[in-house]
Amino acid sequence: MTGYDFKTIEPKWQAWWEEQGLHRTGTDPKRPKFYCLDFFPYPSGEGLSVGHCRNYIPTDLIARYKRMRGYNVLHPMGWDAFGEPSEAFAIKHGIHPRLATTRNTANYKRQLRLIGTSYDWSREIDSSDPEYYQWTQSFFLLLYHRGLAYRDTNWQWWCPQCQTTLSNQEVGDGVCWRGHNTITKKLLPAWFFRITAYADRLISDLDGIDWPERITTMQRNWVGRSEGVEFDMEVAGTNESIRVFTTRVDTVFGVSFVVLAPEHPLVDALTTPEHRAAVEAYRDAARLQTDIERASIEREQTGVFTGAYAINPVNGQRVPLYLADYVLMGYGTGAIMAVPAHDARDFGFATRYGLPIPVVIAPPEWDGQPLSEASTGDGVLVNCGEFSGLPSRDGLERIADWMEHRGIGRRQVHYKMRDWLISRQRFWGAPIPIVHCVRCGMVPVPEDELPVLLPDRYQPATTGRSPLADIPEFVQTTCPGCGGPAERETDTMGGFACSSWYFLRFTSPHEHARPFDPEAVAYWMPVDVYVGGAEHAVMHLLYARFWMKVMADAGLVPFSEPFAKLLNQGQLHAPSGQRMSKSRGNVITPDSVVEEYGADTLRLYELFMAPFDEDATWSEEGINGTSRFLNRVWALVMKNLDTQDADSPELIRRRHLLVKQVSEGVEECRFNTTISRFMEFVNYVNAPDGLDGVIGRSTAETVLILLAPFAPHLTEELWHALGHADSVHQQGWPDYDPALLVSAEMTLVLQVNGKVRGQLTVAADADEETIRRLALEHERVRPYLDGHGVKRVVVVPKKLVNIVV
RNA sequence: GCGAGGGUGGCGGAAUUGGCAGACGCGCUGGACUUAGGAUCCAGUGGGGUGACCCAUGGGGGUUCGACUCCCCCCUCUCGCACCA
Repeated sequence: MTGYDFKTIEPKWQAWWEEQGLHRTGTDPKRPKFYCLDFFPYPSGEGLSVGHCRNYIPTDLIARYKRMRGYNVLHPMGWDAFGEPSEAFAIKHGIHPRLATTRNTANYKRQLRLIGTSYDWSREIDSSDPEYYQWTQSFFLLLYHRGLAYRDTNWQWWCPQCQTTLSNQEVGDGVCWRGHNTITKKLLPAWFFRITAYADRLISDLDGIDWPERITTMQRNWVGRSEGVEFDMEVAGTNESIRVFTTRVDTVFGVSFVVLAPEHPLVDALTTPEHRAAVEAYRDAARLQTDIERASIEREQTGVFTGAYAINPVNGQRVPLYLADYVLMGYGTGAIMAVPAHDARDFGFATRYGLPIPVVIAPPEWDGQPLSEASTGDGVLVNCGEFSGLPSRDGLERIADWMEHRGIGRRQVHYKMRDWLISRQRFWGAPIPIVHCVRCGMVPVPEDELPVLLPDRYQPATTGRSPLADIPEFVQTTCPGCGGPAERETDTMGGFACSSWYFLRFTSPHEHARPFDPEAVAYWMPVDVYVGGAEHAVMHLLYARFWMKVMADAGLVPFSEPFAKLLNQGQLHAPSGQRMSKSRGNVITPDSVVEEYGADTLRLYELFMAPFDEDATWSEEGINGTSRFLNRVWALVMKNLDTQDADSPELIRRRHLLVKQVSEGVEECRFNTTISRFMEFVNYVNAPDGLDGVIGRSTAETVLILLAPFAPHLTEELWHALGHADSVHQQGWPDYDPALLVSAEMTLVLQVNGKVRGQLTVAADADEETIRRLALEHERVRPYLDGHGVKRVVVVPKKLVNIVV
């Protein structure tokens, strides 16, 4: 393998940059700031794959580019170091999770350096460091004191493989967010953050940020705001009533039964003795079902009659009360009014159990016959008393007004989103700073007693409770309120708490007495470009936004949206097309690629293989192209170390064009086509019947400066080979002269009836009449005109001439 | 089912406001240099005829002098969400 000696030059310049402190960042109010951030990585034991690099290479390129553009750039890196895999590893090997974490972060850092990233390592942070999690605990208290953290006993999703509880948001399709599919439910006390209190702002503030539409759409859907009417239905013969929520109050006259979720708290009280056995059997069966089964839309609706009847308050009608698992306790009020004529699920249920299906919204062209399926669209109200005859949209508002006026019901908003379950029954997380006192109850740990430190001793859990519960020296404490004996909360916080504020810590990572320096936060925040995978579209990005709004409300930060611009890189698949994973044995590491091709080739290939935001597949052969290109750049510059400046006007024009293309390409994250532009330029220069690889010094320097953010080591070596003692990365970004981009001639395409027949080269300033004349006289065009009258000649400036005959 | 984004050579992918389809790269073919080549360089490379012509951007219509691009219908792939009342 011939070519430049990347094995020598890459480590050499990495060490030099470090020594020079080239990437250190300080606050500098005189310069415009630019905060370029990666998603907070969890340092797994497997280390980085080339797939992860698809995140870190583009952000590094952007950071380097912005520095050369004169920005004061903050480009930090740190570790989301708490988490289940480190704890699992610790259990397996009987060591403290700290050891696994330290080893893993060191490996990540080594790999990130290996690929030539320009992080300011003086700002490195670690969420499992007490210096850090002290403040995570402090923000827990902030939420607690603002009424946004609370403890509740509830049925929790439980993943036996992770040995931990999961929030609703971490459970999808009956599968936990790490992919385990054996989750069940457990009744446990747990801590929650009241993110639902910010539901509306989490939706409305999306309008002010520059994020991919698919992500904002997912967040809107996740919050799932829906407006409707809530009202109570009395249960006949009892003092109880059932509260229901509907978004279609226009159909309220069509209620033919009422359905409770199996978990509804009033089930026991309402069920009549003769139905009790059936109801309990149904309820037990529903609980045992997995979410997948219960959520399947293919399935028929099932249910069981309670023996009780509810009264429809709008017309006094008595309707039967059922239990059915298609109604969820977690949404709305856990009870619905069922209108089979106008809801597909209610229709299925009514059909199965022989319940009436009265039509109250006449669909357009309805013939008065019974419906064969639910009619869920608009129509005209019928059989609705005084409201009959109204269009359903109007009817909805009028009935809602009427119910509010009469005190029957009221307008209400519900959200799909649930509060954020923060408790984990795990060791390796930030302890929740609460003390349980027999006398005082739950008492928050005072700020000045933080951090609540994790014990140095680690032992695996024996009970399914947090391992901390088995460590007496951790548990036993005194009550901050009364000084009496008390026990510490043993739940720790899930990792999403740590990642909800880390970007603030980077602005001033060495503060001891406070989480961050407010001036540094004011200077650096918000993050200007935030890059990471789309898989965090909902959880992390929603939680972090929530925390910033809370902090903004508390006056701690002067903004409420932390990430001004968000970008999602595409996934990188293994050559087989599958996802890269250790279990498939198809992981390609940056280590092996750097060993064979060097870091600059790896960087360039990852940028070149596909558009930044689209999925791509690693190709063992494809990388040869970028490797060859860099070798050509090397040879080109080395060949011209002593060439005098004698660039032709055309070369100068192309150089200016390259500056324009690269500048715009980087600004718009079109890295793959930008690299093509470099290749075209080098091909032009190397053409054997053209310049044959001879360029002047200023051209060589310009190319190196432009290429520096892409291939930082190679360009630095060549920059020094040209005799410079400073760094290529400290050069200013070149400008281009738009006047020089224009060439003296232009080539137009000649078409006859829209088909290409020839080309015409004319002076760039030729007028339309001249062009028209030359086109009609053109030897390749004339044969097509013979015997036909020219109907029309379309002249498009600088593009083409189309002759219609 | 709903929402979003895609379908262009053997492959990855290019094509400002509609204006030479296939830039750039991989691979492949032939050649040069070589003891050797998985190195490097040169030439070629959508398909068909193999003349100067025709056909081609998932399929079918439409608008236009001109459509990968705009409009309508259909097929298909990927990713989200999904008994949400």
